[in-house]
Amino acid sequence: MRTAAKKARPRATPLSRPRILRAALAIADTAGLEGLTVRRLAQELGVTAMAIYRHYESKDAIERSLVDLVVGDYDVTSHDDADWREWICTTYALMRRGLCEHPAIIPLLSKATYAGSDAMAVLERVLCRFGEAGLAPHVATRLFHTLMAYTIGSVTLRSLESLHAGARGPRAASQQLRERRLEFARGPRSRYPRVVAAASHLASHFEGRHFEAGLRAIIGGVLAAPPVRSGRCAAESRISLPRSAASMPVSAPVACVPGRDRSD
Amino acid sequence: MRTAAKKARPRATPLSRPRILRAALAIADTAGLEGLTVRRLAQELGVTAMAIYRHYESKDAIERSLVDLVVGDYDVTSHDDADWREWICTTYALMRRGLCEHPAIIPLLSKATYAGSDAMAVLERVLCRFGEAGLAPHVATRLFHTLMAYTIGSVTLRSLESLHAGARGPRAASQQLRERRLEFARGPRSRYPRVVAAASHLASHFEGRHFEAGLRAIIGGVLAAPPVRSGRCAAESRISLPRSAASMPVSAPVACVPGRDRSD
DNA sequence: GCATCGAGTATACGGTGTACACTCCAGGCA
DNA sequence: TGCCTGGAGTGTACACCGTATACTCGATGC
Repeated sequence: MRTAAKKARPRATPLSRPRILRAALAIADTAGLEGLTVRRLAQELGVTAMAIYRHYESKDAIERSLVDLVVGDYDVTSHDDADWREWICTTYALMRRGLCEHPAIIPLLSKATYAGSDAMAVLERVLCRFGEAGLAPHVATRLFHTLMAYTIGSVTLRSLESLHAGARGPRAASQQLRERRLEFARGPRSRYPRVVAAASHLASHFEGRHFEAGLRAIIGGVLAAPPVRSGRCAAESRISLPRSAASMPVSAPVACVPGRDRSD
Repeated sequence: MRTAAKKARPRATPLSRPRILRAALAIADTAGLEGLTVRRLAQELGVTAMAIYRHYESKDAIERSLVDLVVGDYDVTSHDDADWREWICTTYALMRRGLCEHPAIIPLLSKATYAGSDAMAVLERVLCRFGEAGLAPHVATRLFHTLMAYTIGSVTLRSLESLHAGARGPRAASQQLRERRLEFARGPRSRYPRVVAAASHLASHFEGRHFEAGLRAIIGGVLAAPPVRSGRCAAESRISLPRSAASMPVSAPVACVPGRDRSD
């Protein structure tokens, strides 16, 4: 069986960017981002590692395209005529859904490198829509930023939801990780009962419509908010903060994860 | 000079978790997360790579502690008597500041593994404060989630702000990356003028007080929002989405980053 | 029939996290 | 004072990573 990929090049299904990308996404979905390896990707495609570099200049380029694939590629033009708030909610809900289905690519969002044309096109359409709705540019920018941040942060936080005791799902959850979660969540000895309760509640009740409700709340809040006063910056100027991080030396011993259990 | 660290163990400044952590943060700040290497960390500390494993069981454990250090360690008890909204704003502003000062650790936030005790303590205090303010538990959870998501997303999005043409700063911005940014932003040939304008505006005008204004807008919006109706999930159910990602095959060729410029 | 070209291969290199066995040195105790 | 012990730090080794370089084919144009 499997006459493919040894010496004779069978050319059955030639390599291509979409094929590589699809395989890469599948690997990232099942094995996480650190499981996504050029060699493994090649193996999955029945090909040598270097063959991939015929189509992508680097692994980084593949990851960039992954972001684009997940964040950028869906069709929201089909209800352009809906109320603009609904359109916005739908767009962000789709973005959230894509990220929730492929959580492995979330860490990539924070890299400036990863702004592909597809993702950009979606953002451009959102801003365009704000303009059509008559929002002043600076209000549109503010709303854009707030909704975008909420969406990205919301999917980032899903890792927190899995904190609660009943967290399940084989999504790269090693036994060790599961034990750490349980240590936080289990029973009355948890030092963070409210966090655990909130995580549990979010995990079991936070679905699409809660996210959309959050979007609507933010839209309402931002549109109702007074313009930002220049001048004093309330919070940051009020407290003289003794940050222990950064450039100043760490004075107190840093409390670390629960304890060194290295048996040897 | 430098009699240290060859054969004779000078024991001048013995290794310790805080010392390792501080060095690791410094490396991450200057060289990015991918520049943070056990070997480089050891070198910076004048020590062998394996010496570090006496104090941390793995590199992952170090990264976890880094998150804790940046996100968890600041003192907000000094104004516990302030209005609760102000307290909340200050707390989140400090969190944001820490993350902005050490953007390298942002990708770590989306890993479920990385919930250390210090970070947890801060979250617990926030939820506690919500309770004291008389918020119903489900409202508190919702507000907590929204503010948290906004904060994390806001720092994640800072990479987008650097999109605009004038982006500077040597923060691991390679020449290649800078060129890619310029390609997006420069002049009228940009295909995404609104995104570039918004990024530019955010980069030059979005400071602490705008972030805090966003926090206040969100608090207002969430508190004023109607309870989430169960039943129909508006956006997601309204559209039959032809996602090209995920399990279905990629039909159309995926538009990728601007062009294959592999000269050979 | 032959040159060309491009997709895929083979090999190699430097760098990564970390397992394992070791070498010291400080301290307790005779 | 001298020995013993345990832990901090070293040295070496391994499997794996991304990718540069040089190659080998098979299809294609003349």
